[in-house]
Amino acid sequence: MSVQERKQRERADRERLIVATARELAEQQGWDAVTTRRLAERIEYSQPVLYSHFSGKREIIGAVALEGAAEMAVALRAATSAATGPRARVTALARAYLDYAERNPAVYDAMFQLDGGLAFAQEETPEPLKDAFAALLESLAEVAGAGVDPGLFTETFWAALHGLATLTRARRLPPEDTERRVDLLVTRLSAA
Amino acid sequence: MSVQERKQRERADRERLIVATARELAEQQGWDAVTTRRLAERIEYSQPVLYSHFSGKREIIGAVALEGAAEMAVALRAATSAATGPRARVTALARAYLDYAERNPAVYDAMFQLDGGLAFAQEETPEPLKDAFAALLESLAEVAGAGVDPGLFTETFWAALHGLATLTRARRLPPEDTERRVDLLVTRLSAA
DNA sequence: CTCGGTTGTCTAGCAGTGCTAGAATCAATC
DNA sequence: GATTGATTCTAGCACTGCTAGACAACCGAG
Repeated sequence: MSVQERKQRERADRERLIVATARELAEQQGWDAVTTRRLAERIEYSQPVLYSHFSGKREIIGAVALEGAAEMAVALRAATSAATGPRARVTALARAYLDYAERNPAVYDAMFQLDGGLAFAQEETPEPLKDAFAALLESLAEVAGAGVDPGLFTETFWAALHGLATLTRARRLPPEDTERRVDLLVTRLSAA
Repeated sequence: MSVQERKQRERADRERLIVATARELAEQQGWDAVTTRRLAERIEYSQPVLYSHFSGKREIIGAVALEGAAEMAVALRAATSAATGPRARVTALARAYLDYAERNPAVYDAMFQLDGGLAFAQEETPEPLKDAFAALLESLAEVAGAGVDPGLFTETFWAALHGLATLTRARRLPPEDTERRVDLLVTRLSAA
């Protein structure tokens, strides 16, 4: 038994190595540079090994996305718990969100830009994704305002943040005024 | 002279054909399906012909993006001019924007999602892009509110719309409640 | 301690991609 | 009608994601 256990452990280790390496490579040189060959070389195995863990490149992106979602949920909750008052919490939330997107562009792309084969806003949505959304909702529900569904409000607020994050990073928006845009967004969208 | 003129005209025609075909193919089967080989086959020339018009695939995407920007500007102005009152104009603007994105997903991607090698929010930004932004600003400036820079307000509003458009299309947001999200956005972000 | 069989890994290859050098062909001019 | 110059094509490069089948390493039984 212990032999099989060791093998399973080693396999799990290697799977983590693949995901971590893919993420690292993507952050360093962009997702285009994450080819199965390069990835295989970095983990010091041949390409087919990747396919014994994941069905394809898409699934590797999905794995990075899930890791990122869990991380982001932690970052968001850390930021909001340090703030007092609904309004301050929302500001902290927005900043933390954009901060995470800026610091981890490749992971952010894996989550929301690329196709990682993950289901969103559905029954079969993976737990980390649901939880990241929940982290947003916890603070945003406080400022949704009367008569506005908190879920709907969260979706809308999130979309606005997502737009800022992607347009800024794609150089569609000048990065200097990000702070002021966030303030405007928080001020206007918050009800109370 | 007339011979050269005819040749120039034919060349320009062919260039338009390339852009139109790329766009059509992208809308039908997605940008992944727009390969230089398939594109060449559809215009009934060999691949190298594409490179005598454009420096590469990126520039073809850029050409589609410019075409789309001009179209979108027209669509936005048409929608706003039919509405009376600042608030109604902004609502019409938002709906027209999302409508264009939904009806022309591939063109929308070329503009804001893919790399078309275009400069944004800069001096050397192509005219159609500046004009599309201007079309947004014209209506949004009316509801920016006192003490808020209309340009900054437009950027923020645009980002929110962009977030809704992309997240909805990428199935990150359920499409049913789009209308309600737009209403929420317009109601809260508009000042007056 | 050796052997058979399973498990795991690798080599080699497929069909596709964007892009290009150089051959071939076409057409306008003399 | 021949020549010359522009235009277009054929063929190929280095790369992509992915996979079949050969090969090697290892475990458990005798």
